[in-house]
Amino acid sequence: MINQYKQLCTHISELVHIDNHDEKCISERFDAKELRKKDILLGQGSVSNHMMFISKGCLITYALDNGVERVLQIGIENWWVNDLNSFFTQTASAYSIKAIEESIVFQIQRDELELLFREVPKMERFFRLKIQNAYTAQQARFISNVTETAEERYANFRTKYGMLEQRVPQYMVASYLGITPEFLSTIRKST
Amino acid sequence: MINQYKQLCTHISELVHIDNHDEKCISERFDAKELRKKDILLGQGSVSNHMMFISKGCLITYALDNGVERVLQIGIENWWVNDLNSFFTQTASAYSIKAIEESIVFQIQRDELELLFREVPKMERFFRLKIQNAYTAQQARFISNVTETAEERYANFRTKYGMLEQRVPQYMVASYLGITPEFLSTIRKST
DNA sequence: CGAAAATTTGACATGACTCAACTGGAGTGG
DNA sequence: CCACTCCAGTTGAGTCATGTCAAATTTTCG
Repeated sequence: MINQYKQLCTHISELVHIDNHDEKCISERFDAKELRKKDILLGQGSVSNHMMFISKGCLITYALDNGVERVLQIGIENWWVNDLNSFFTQTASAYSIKAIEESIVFQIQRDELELLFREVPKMERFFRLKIQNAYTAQQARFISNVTETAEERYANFRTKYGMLEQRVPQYMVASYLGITPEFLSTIRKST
Repeated sequence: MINQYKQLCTHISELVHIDNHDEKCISERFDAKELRKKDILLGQGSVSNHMMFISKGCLITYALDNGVERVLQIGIENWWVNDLNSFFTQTASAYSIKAIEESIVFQIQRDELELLFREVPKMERFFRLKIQNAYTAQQARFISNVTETAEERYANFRTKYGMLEQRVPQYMVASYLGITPEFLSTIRKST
């Protein structure tokens, strides 16, 4: 039987070296889950019990604020998604995560992850690096939101994530950029 | 001789359990540095070589954007400061870090930190947790910047970091909140 | 005390939002 | 396969939050 988690192992090996034994340990502890469009992977208010890796498809992380979706992250293949705070402190999630395409995610449960950390200590490092990168990216995004105008941010988004524009409805991109869909529309026209 | 790094060890022990031997390893690898007001600990464009812990005083992390300081973080006793991206990838720092009071920081060099990770693997976990918390805090701050008005953000800042207002000039608080000093001034008046 | 830095004030400008109406697909069911 | 609905996107008018600039005032500190 072939290992459907090869993709995950390849992804991990981009940051830390892992051998066959490690790959086996990793593959054993994850399981796959299929999602249809609009399926909710994690609901705001519930507790996150899994670390989730997108094998295929597209998911968004958002907070509901007075009925308005505030998109925090747009994730595609080879991205991790989660509310880390909820996951690690076992508190109510501040965000929801939902599929906007048919998707497949690989997920690992909390205690399984702890076991994996013992078996393959490099995984601890792997996640530190991942989180670190996410953190610095988030910092950069924060600064750019203060520093740049919406038009500039949209231009940057296109150069960086242009391929996403076909997959994600425009109003979600607007929300991701922190502006209203109407305003994104006028920006697009004027360009 | 007493151990001046006791404060640091106590801080670490809030997240991971460490024994006497661990404390000794930690204390040996850090060293202390005194800073006067306005001293630059890390300059934008240079490479960060240390992980830095504030033992005493107050430092700000900021990016220079067209001559304007954009304050990303305000740190006091028991906070860590750094440009993580610069530190871990050995690239030019996007931020500067400077003391705005007489301060003392405990710092550890990159390779010393790697050695410490080997000696005391829990430190890897400690930093993962730290970075994780910083990341989720940054996410929350991002959302609040999009969701809330400047007045609300200022009110939140006061309840959360009220004690900082005596130590930090108002224009830095304004920058931290992502607004102009003039506007913060009018907010303060109207409240 | 005096100079430089921080804060306040006010007039004016503008980026971005709100609301409401309109357009144009993409299903869906009869 | 048409009619209908629904949702995404567009457009425009009016408004508001926040920025800009410049001057006046207060505070800090050598």
